[in-house]
Amino acid sequence: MGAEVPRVRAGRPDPTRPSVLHLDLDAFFAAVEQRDKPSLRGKPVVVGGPGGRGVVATASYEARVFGVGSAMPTARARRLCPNAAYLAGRFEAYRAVSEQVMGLAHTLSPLVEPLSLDEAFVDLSAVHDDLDVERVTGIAEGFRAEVRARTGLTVSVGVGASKLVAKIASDLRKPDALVVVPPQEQEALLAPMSVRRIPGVGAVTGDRLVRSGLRTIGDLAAADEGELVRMLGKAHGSGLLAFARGIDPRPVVPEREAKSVSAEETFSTDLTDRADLTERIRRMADRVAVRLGKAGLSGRTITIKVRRYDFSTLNRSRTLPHATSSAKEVALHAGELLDGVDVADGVRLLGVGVSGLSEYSQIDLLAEIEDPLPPVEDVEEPAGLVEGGSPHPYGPPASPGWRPGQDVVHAGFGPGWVQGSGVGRVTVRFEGPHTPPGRVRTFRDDDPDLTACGPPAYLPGDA
DNA sequence: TCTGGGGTCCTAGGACCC
DNA sequence: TCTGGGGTCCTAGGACCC
Repeated sequence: MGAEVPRVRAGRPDPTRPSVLHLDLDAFFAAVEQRDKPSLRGKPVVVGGPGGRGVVATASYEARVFGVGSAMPTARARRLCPNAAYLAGRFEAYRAVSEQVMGLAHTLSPLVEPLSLDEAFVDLSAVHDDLDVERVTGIAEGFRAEVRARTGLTVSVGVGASKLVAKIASDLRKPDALVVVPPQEQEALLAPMSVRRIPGVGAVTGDRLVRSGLRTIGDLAAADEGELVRMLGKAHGSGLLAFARGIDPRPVVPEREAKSVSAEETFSTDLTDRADLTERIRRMADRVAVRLGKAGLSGRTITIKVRRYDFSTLNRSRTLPHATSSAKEVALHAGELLDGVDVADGVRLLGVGVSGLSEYSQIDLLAEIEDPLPPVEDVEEPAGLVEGGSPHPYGPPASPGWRPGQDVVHAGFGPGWVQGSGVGRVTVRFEGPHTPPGRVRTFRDDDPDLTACGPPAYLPGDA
């Protein structure tokens, strides 16, 4: 713990030194669940949308054996692995662990660029100028041990001379692995790999390349630039060629500014009622406005997204002469945009977004003063919008609404988590990160002794 | 098998201006 | 009277990422 202030040198990585580190927490959401729920350790766990239209966010390695993977419809996962625990996800808990890990990354270097809750790049050259494979291996192993000790989770790490190589490397021997790629071995490592390993080459681009006879990164490196640009466009074509040749000058950039804020929802069944859709738009506009407000941002462009019954998706947008973060104003424009869309055949998903962001403007502050009250529409909850006779037309009911995996506490039995619910009952397993696997008990789903709570504390050194 | 929710970046065409 | 090129802004769509 030296007292010297580290010298920060942001910029393009030195292609001759392994100075870029990519960290990737293993099966992150599922791993946090197994950590906090002892009865699930060593068992298949699937985190994702549990409903009929949900998809898998993360599957534990035990579930992957059955063929369950990310982005797969949950319905299919259930067929492949009926005995897995299917959990809705606890983002509050994931966010807390993520912040902890990003904090540990900051002890390596101030140049940390998070990509998501479970991934980040770190530029080590900001604090070390004599990096070689040996030194960087020590640094990375120290970091991995620290993450495990403090959070109980394993993290895979890749190190290379660029973001591209670091990212590919971290994926190579997952889980719980460190892969350091010496710059002079980089070309030989990349050449035989599938083009699909390159971040940015997805299903469509991958197929296009393979159909042109470009199967490996080596094939791509030898390709003609003009041909690639014709096939994939200017930016993508020349960018991929550079990547394939090991050229990636992208710097590690901490603190990137948000470009848009949005909310969207897929309905459990398609909606056709315009008044109903307008009400949903209003609620999503509220959520977006709250998040804009918290971030001190406002934006000029309002966008709606409509996914139809057949999964075709369209966007409609409108740019205002001024920036706004007012829920009312966002809802107004979003509603007018929706008026121009045919919804008769059924809407599967609806979304509202704001882009063209800037720091909170004076106009918004004035608007806030003139109109400080929450939307008046709350007063006139129209009875005519109730669908299917449900008393809760606009979302899950407030009181039962137990979600699988949710943290709860019972007045008599203490802390636990919801294992399942339905037909007026809720099943709770009473255990926590530092207890042995716990017992299950069933309650009425409106039992006043049972309340939702925040994630359990994880105490380092106890695992 | 039937496809979430939150984003980023790129492309292309048309309007408009100089 | 008819032809131009460049730049910027806006809208729409699409690929991709975790």
